[in-house]
Amino acid sequence: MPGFLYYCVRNTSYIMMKENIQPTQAELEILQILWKKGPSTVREVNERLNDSQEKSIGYTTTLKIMQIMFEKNLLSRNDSQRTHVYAAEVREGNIQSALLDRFLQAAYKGSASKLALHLLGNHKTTPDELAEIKALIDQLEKNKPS
Amino acid sequence: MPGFLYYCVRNTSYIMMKENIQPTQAELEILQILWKKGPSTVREVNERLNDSQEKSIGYTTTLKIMQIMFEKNLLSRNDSQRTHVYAAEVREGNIQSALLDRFLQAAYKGSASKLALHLLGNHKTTPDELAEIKALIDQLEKNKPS
DNA sequence: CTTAAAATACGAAGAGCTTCGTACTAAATG
DNA sequence: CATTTAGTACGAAGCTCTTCGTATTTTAAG
Repeated sequence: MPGFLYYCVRNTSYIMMKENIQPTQAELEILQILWKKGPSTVREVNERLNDSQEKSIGYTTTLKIMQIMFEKNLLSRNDSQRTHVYAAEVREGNIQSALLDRFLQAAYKGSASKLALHLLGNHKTTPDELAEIKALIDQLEKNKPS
Repeated sequence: MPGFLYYCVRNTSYIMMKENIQPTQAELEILQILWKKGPSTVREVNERLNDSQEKSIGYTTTLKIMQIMFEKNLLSRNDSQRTHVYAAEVREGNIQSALLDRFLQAAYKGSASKLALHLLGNHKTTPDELAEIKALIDQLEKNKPS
C-alpha cells in the first residue's frame, strides 16, 4: 500500500487541498497580519487591524473570523493558555499564487502577459524592481530558448 | 459656470464614478461575452454562458443579472424591439485595471513587482509575450532614467 | 380569435460573509 | 470570597450575490 503521502505527492492533491483555498477579504487581512507578525492573540490581531484602517472592527468580530479560519485550517491554534495564540497555517506565497490564478482567469481570461502589461503600465515600479523583473525574463528566455 | 464636463475632467471623478465599479464574478462573465461578441440579447449571452461552462445557468438568472447590470450602468440597453439588446457600457481595459488595483492591494499589499514575479514565474508565457513585456520595461526605463 | 411560444418583470429563497450582542468561563484584584 | 476584568463560544441579524419560479406581456401561428 503506497500510503497517503505517496499518493498526495504523486498527484499534488495535498497541495491542492490546502493551497487552493481562497480566503475571503477579511480572512486575508488577518493572514497578512499573522504573516508579518507571526503567531498572535486575537486581541493583538484586532488592534493591528484597527490602527491600520479607518473603520473600527469589534473584538468579537475578529474572534469569530479567526475561529472560522481555524475550522477551515487556515490557522492553527495554541490553547494551552487561556488566551489562545493563533498562527497562519498557509504560506503567503502559496495563497497569493492561488488567488492570482483565479484572478487571472476571472479578469484576464488567463492571459498573463496582458495582466503584466497592465501591471507595469499602470503602477509605479522602482528601477530596482524593473531590473529584477528583467532579470527573471532573461532567465526564462535562457531556460526555454525554443 | 464651468459646467459638468469641466468639473468632471478636472478631478477625474467622471472616470472614477464609472470605472471604479467592481463587477461581481457573474457580471464579469457576462461582460467578457459582450466585450467579445458585441451587443447581444439575453438569450445569446445565456447560451454562450452555458456552452462555455460545465454548469448550466437558467435563462431568467442571466436575465436578472443583466437587468441589475443595466441599473448599475454596467450595460446599456436597446429596448426599441421586444427583444432587448444589451451592450457593455464599460471598457474592458478600464475594468481590468480597476480590478487589478484592488487585487494588488488585497493580495500583495500593493507590491506590483512581487505580483509580476509570481506571474512570470508561475505561468506559461510565450517568447513573444516575454519580448513584449521586455520592450515595455525598456521603454519605462528610458522615460524614467532617474 | 384562440392558442402557443418567447420575452420581460418581479419577488423571494438560499448561500456565504461580516458583524455584533449576549452568555458563559476563567483569572486577577480587592 | 466577591467583584471586576478579559477571554471564548455561540447564535442571529444584515448584506450582497446568485438563482429560479411565477406572473405578465407581446408576438407569431393555427
